[in-house]
Amino acid sequence: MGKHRLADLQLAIMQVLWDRGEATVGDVQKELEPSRKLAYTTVGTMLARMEEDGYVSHRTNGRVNVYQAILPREKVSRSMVSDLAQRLCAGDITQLVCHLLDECDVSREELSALKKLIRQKEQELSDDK
Amino acid sequence: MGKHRLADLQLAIMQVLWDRGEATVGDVQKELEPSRKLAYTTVGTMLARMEEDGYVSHRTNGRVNVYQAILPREKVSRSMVSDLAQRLCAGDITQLVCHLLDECDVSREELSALKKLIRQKEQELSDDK
DNA sequence: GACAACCTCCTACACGTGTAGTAGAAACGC
DNA sequence: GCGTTTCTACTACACGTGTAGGAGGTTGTC
Repeated sequence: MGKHRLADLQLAIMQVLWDRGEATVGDVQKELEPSRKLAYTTVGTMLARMEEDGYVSHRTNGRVNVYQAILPREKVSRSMVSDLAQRLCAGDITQLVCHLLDECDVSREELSALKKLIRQKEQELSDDK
Repeated sequence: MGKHRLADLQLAIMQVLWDRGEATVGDVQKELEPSRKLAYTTVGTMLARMEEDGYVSHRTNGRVNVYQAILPREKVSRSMVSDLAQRLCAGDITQLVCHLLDECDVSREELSALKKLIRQKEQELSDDK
């Protein structure tokens, strides 16, 4: 259970990589453009740092660096969610979901999906033990 | 919907204040002791900064400062959870809960509680509309 | 072949955070 | 009354993050 606590921009960049599989600096910059106006070099700097930290790797295609995520999305998501649960309500998941449901307004469909999810989990519990 | 993104230590300190209502620097330090060994002054510095930022306020009791949270716990919790939901899975709550259930191992009781919560939400949806 | 476009790499800098030392005042112990 | 403790306030510093500029190389265009 490594703690993968990615910073804001880092996470945003990872999202792009996860979505695309691979991406160049330009790709990332363009994809982030709508929400954040960043200089080309800013994205480049970030990717370089993230490579140092072992979050991404790159291969060279001609003179262009093509980056790829190393950390799996699932791992990061899970780790960040459970980390927040810890810090926010001492791991009390019920409370966390409660906040979630209160803050974002959930649709009826999402509620159904959630119910299904819980039923699944209950099933798993029965099977394991 | 102000963004209240508290840093790690700040959040930990807020927890103490929320739990106790009021606390001195010493109180906070002692309470944090088990998990983090911090110098007395470290906690003091943090509280001072948090006061500047408007997260907490203090009254003076003799020569001792007694601090109190200004931000309400609920507001911060909700804002941080929904913030993460945004950044992590574009607000897809179902997915977030999914990660949560996968990572932390939930008990049967928690699952029941969750189901109840969802039923409640469904009720609310019916009422409002 | 010269100029513009484009890319990487290195450097820089401000700001927040975590961490704590020191100075100076107040209070306590005897 | 004087040393010891105990607070607060101020200062300091390293590290991560967000942000970007400049140098220098490659490529594509006319």
